[in-house]
Amino acid sequence: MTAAPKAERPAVMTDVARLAGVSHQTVSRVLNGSPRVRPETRERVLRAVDELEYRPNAMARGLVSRRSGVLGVISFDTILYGPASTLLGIERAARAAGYGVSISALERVDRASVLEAAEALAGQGVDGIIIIAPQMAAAAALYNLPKGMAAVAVEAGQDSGLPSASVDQVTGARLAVRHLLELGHDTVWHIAGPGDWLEARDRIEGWRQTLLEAGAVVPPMIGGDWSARSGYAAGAALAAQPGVTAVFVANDQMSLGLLRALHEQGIRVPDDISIVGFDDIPEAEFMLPPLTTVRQDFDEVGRRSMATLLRLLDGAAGEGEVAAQVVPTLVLRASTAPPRRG
Amino acid sequence: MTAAPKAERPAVMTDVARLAGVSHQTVSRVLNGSPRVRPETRERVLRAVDELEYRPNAMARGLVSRRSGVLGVISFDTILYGPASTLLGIERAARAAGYGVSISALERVDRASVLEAAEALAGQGVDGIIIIAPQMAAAAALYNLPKGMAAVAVEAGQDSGLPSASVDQVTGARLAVRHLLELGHDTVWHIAGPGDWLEARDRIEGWRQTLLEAGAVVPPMIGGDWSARSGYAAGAALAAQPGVTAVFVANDQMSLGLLRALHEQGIRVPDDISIVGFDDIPEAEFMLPPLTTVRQDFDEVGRRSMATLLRLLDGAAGEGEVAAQVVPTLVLRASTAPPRRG
DNA sequence: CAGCCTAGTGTTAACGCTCACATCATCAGC
DNA sequence: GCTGATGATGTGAGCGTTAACACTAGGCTG
Repeated sequence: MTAAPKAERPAVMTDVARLAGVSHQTVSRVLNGSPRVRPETRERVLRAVDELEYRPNAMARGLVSRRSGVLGVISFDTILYGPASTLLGIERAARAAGYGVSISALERVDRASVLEAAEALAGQGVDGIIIIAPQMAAAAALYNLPKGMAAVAVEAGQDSGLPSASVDQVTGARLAVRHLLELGHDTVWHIAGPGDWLEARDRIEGWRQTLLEAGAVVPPMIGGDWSARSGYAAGAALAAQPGVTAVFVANDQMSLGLLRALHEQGIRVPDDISIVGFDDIPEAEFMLPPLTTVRQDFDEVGRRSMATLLRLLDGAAGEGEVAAQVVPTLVLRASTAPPRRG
Repeated sequence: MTAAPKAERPAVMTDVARLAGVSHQTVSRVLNGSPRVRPETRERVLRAVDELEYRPNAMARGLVSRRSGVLGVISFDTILYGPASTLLGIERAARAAGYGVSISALERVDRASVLEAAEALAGQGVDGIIIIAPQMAAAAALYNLPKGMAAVAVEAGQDSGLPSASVDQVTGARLAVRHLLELGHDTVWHIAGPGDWLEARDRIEGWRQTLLEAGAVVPPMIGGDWSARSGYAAGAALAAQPGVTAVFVANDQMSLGLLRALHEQGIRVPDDISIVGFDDIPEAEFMLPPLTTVRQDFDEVGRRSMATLLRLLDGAAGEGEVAAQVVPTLVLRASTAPPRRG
């Protein structure tokens, strides 16, 4: 018979074994690539597998092997370019390593939510967890994760107690600020991200350090929340300040808002004010003017955190192991220029 | 003893049973909320669960109950605003229903990739699958899904053979075009999405229909690929055409590129040309000028597809059941105005 | 040619849970 | 006070797989 029998009940290993005329264990060996099977037998088993459209039962396999082959990812704000890219990078790396990825998107980021998500994932039977924890609150929750659960943090700072992978935000900020200083600007203003985000803090830190090292005045920092709207609001504040010639904005969305605000005020970029953003979202190249920005390799972060988690799962425990940080790069476009000397 | 014993091996149900002085079955009953347990006994069991930090083994439970409590989502381009939002909506709805979500992000969209992803998810033991299939190729693959697997398609068109949920793209396009016609424009040009995307096709369809109904000339369609870059390129083409006063762009990113191209050509928006986008990405409000666009409720789509899948899982099979389409709305901003009569 | 290794295969016992059923009080009803 | 329903619990049998070990047949060693 060529046609597969209409399966009222999905085939199990024993069915395959019977059809192939072997024991279920031999089927198992074939499926798991054991070398101890005669090629001819293997062939027969595979044919049976095919004919019955047999698919191994993940639960049964997981029950005895104690591994589900699924990893959990806890993240927040997955609509934002950064988190979405990181998530994608992780998923890719996981798939390449033969793992599935189960996600848990947080609505709010606080200790309780993070722990709840981790519990839920653990209850699903994931083998390990990657937590994208760019906020202080999320990072703080990492200490209370279910014990015995392999976990890696992304963008969680050094002191989370977990192995982690991240982008070197401080260096990124330095790149941006140094570029502006080298163009001849006396100092650089900063529109920052929300204070509870570690990335925002690090960028502030890099900005301040670079300014101080250059002996430049450190202007008051302007707060934002990553949104274009907050960048727009910051623009209004900046326009009111005399003598502003250069601004380092903590992300590209806020840069977009700032660009609009300045445009409305009749302030030209880069003629009157130079702007450097952060992230290099796909739209950055098509803003008015095209935005000079700092590019983060999210994919690489995903890949590294995955690699670290896999190492953990392989038993090579590395308490507090910190992978080398991914170094961002400056992408030069048209939003920066030397200051006009009046 | 108050402290939890240092668990060398995670506690199992029998451990809890022993500590509580009951049988493992009673523990199971408590955990599954059976009413047939004396409150006092329940209390004792819960205390034991707590003390041992017992967490039910998902595999064992799934093996016998034949349900994993995890749903799979196949998607593509999760960095784009639309897919990312849909994914988030699905995840939210799934969590609300007590399900976990396992994702599979496609690198390429073709029949083989979709099937491979579905197989992988099935192999992970998911209870059902939601496929975000806005492309023809993906939709075509839906016919060959593993049989017996509950599946729902999102944005897959009517004829995928699967129950589906989607946004009424045709109506969305009509909204945009009618708005421009009502402003007094003689006709409306269209920058379309990639031809293999169903959403792109439907928007073209809505655009053409509305034009024809109004007795307006249907200008040649301009092709794009969703990216700001392609919008920019289209802008160059448009600028070369005399008499263009209104453009309906198939998404907001392309609108951004178009905006830049027009700006560079000295063409003012909306004074010289009116533009309507599609999606209402968060940045739309902060473009130059703020973009009038069509808003899609991705969250609602996620919620509906989830609801449909849950209905399927509950056995209420609805072959080819199509949920009512989500109707998009027009968001008026500053990129449209009546044409200047010269 | 006894003894032993090895390749190839089968047998049996878990894994941790839920389901079906058995058990055993308790209490209403006559 | 005996029967039978009902509530509360325990017992045993799987679920479909992998791990551990047992077994057989042949080829090699000495």
